[in-house]
Amino acid sequence: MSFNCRFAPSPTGPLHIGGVRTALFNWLLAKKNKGKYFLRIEDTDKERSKEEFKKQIISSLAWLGIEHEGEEYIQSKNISKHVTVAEDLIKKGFAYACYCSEEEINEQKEKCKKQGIPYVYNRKWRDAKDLQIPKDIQPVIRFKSKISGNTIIKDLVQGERNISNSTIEDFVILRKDKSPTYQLSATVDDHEMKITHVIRGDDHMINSFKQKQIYDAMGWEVPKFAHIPLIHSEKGKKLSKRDNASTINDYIKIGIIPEALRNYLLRLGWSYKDKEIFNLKESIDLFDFQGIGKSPSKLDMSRILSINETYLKMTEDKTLFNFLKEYVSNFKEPIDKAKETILMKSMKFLKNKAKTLEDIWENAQYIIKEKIVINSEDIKLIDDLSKKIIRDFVTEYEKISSLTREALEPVIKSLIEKHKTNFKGVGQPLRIALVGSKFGPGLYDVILSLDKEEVLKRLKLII
RNA sequence: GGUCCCAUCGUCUAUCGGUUAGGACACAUGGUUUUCAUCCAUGAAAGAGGGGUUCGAUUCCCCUUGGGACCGCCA
Repeated sequence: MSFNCRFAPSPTGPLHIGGVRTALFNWLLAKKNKGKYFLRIEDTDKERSKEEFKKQIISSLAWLGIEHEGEEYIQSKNISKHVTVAEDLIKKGFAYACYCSEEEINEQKEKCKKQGIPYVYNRKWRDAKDLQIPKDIQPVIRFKSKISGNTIIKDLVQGERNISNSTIEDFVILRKDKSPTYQLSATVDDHEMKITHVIRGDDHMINSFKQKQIYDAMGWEVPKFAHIPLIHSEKGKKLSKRDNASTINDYIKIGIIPEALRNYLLRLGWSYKDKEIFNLKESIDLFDFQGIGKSPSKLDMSRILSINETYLKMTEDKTLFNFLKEYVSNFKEPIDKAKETILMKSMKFLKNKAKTLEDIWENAQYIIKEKIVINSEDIKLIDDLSKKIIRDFVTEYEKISSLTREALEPVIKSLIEKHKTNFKGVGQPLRIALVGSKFGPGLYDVILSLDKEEVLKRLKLII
């Protein structure tokens, strides 16, 4: 059996994390089922659709490694086809022109509101042969929705869903300017693209009932539906663009790496036994509809950070360094070429104390910055004894021909003995002089990561 | 308000009638360490409430409560 699915965002704002997850689920399922995953840009809202958002959506997905089959499908290019289908529906008696003015509709809505009953279009023009057609009104085309009976959708995630047809109104498929609405366009395109599985957010449930009627009316094969629960913000509401940290860019900005976000999103609302970390292959092999939960899940920043931390540690130094380079070039000041070699070598220990690329960058400031700034609290810790220790260290350090940890250890040890102190007594002043803070990477890592002249320069500066 | 849906630690979740209700994140405590971290160990932490069904319910059914989605000539 073939498996074609799609992700169909509208370019009316930056893609948020919920959309990304929907795309991920689609993509994973396509891979697993050896099917195809398409990207369709639903830009039929001319007012709000923006080219920049389209680009942002595509680049966000690419960043995560979600690649669609072929070119992205631009919905607006297929409008004439949508209109043809609408005309076809009219011919077949499944749609009709509605000449209600906007005022008339609004009046109805007001009236319903006052009476406290739900507004449903009153189907005035559904079978209105003897009604006088107003000359000054451009009609909309409405779909002749079923009045009685029930519609059942066997949802791959939600299970069997049953709705009374009477609750679905005669929805508009062509606006007064003859442009198609979402319900029509999406259905026609899904059919034309031979989509077999429509996997989308739970908020589309009702649309599936409407769209199924269009499929049936046209005599088209109805695809399988899967409605995945939405992601909620920390406030417990459907995620919106206004929630902070909801767009992909918010995560890229703080230095989350793609693999980590992919893993986080995968496990948000889906699970496989007790497994938490899934590499790409495992995600594809193990992902399925069955493991998707039915209730919405909340975004948890500390979890994202934790998974990112895990991935940072698992990532090879070279790869991680490239991530860092890309990150820095996008969000921070450029790094001196000469420092890059040192940074590359330092990845192996820098990654052990960071949750994000930004953390790595911050912890690497002592390498990146030409001049280190010692904060005023820490400078106080450099007393006369400290200076004496640093001086002694300099003397010994200068003598070392090949700088290794093995060569440094005896030096430090002898200083501890000589000054009757402990590691901290020796280590802290050195770290402050070299890093500018009493916090930082391991002392040996620090000393070995910097050039010999740089170490001497910094140490001499303080004594 | 109407329609539909959901309900296990704070969070993500496991359990597909019988478990000391498991794991992960976060949190707390202790240990290792070279500071901060890491790492290791330990701990606290959950079946919303009420009825059924059953020998036995977190699990199946109903009600209540709580939460959510939808209700556009937006998608």
